[in-house]
Amino acid sequence: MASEQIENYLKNIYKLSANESKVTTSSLSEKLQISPASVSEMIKKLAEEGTLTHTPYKGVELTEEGKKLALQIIRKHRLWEMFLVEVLHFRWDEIDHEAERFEHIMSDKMEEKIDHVLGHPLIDPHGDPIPTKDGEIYCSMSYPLNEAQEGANVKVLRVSDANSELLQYVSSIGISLNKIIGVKQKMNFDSSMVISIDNKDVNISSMITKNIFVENV
Amino acid sequence: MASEQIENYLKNIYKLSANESKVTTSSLSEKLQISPASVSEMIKKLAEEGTLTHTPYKGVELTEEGKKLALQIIRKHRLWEMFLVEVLHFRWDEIDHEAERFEHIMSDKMEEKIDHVLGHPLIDPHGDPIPTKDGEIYCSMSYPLNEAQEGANVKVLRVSDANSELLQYVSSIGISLNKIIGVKQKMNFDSSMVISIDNKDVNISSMITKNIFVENV
DNA sequence: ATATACATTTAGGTTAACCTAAAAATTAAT
DNA sequence: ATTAATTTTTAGGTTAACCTAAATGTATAT
Repeated sequence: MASEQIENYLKNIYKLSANESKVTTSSLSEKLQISPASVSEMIKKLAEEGTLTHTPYKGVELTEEGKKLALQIIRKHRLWEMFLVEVLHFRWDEIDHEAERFEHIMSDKMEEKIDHVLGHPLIDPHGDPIPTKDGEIYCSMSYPLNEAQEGANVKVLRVSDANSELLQYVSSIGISLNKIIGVKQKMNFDSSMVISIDNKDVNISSMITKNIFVENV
Repeated sequence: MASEQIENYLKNIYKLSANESKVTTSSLSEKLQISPASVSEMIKKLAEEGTLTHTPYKGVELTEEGKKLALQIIRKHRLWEMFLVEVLHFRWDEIDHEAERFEHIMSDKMEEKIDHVLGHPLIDPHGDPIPTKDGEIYCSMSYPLNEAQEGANVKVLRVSDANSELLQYVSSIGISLNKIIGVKQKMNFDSSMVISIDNKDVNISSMITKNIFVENV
């Protein structure tokens, strides 16, 4: 049906719109690393095909159909990531890159088999929700660590998978899903934070705390 | 490096040359279901790139480099097939089709992981040998069932994966790898054969017997 | 309100596949 | 040794992506 490239556009539009208020030609161009001119063309095509609507300078919005397609790809991506960790013992910083290619060629049958072998997981190895087959998505009540109160104890529910080096570093200091973290001190001058993990204190930058999502315990 | 299409050409040239004495533009065209004109163009390109040599009307031959690439793809294909059966519980008639796409996007790292999880298998679920990383290929001493002597007891070592309906039928009558078969009777008029499996007698056509490879027991 | 900066689109071009139709080359058969 | 049949190649065209450079359109800041 939809080409691999189209699937990529739809997926990334969906993901961008979760963070930013509007998804423009240029923000997509930036994210996909494709020239604005090419993105502009593709947006035109997708609008004609009915998977999104576009108002120039205001941004694009996925139609119901577009959203459905995007969620299907995201489901395959995250199931595959889970599989890579659970069955093939990849590290969580390696999997996004691998799944990037597999999401497009995974048949529905394989999706089912993997879902079954994994026991119908609800989240992927980074804590991102895995959409159900009919596009429903479980939404946890987490907030970014940088907003946590000094003195609070929090539990890690999700770590952004946007940067694989960050994932690697974060696990090297002992952070993983469901880990309990104590917020020792918040530094005003650079917004960094001293946290305790396994009774050791570490100072982590605000770039890191913004990408770790937690809940109170 | 090599595009997905190029990988397909190389793989199929390798496989054709195992069966037929010469691999011509037209036999490749037939096998790949691509027009002779396009195949001709591609052969020219591959010859320039140094993965094969071509003598018009005589056929193509893979160079060492081409052979190496072909064996790498075949290794990935067969490892993946094995994985689909062992881990995801696919049937042996479903896997060739699935592996067809995956062989091209499987990273070397994933190849290693899968090889490890499977315990370094030497054959795939149809009994085809899995080339080693450096292109060595284990060769069993099997012969086609249609050549077996009347009265002989033979062991199934390989079933051709060329036709998925054949694979389905063959397993429905109880044939699987390592099964012992008794050759009851050979019919001269149509070259069919009565064999006994699990103490039941079945008549199978020569099309089938030619695709089952056995050794004496 | 206008200029400047920024965002977007258009125009024209590339590439790797593929295709059909026609031409050319080879093999095979009388 | 021709001719017929077959195989292969060439010529010219398509498509879905992509690109750069240039043109157009919108927003913002004075």
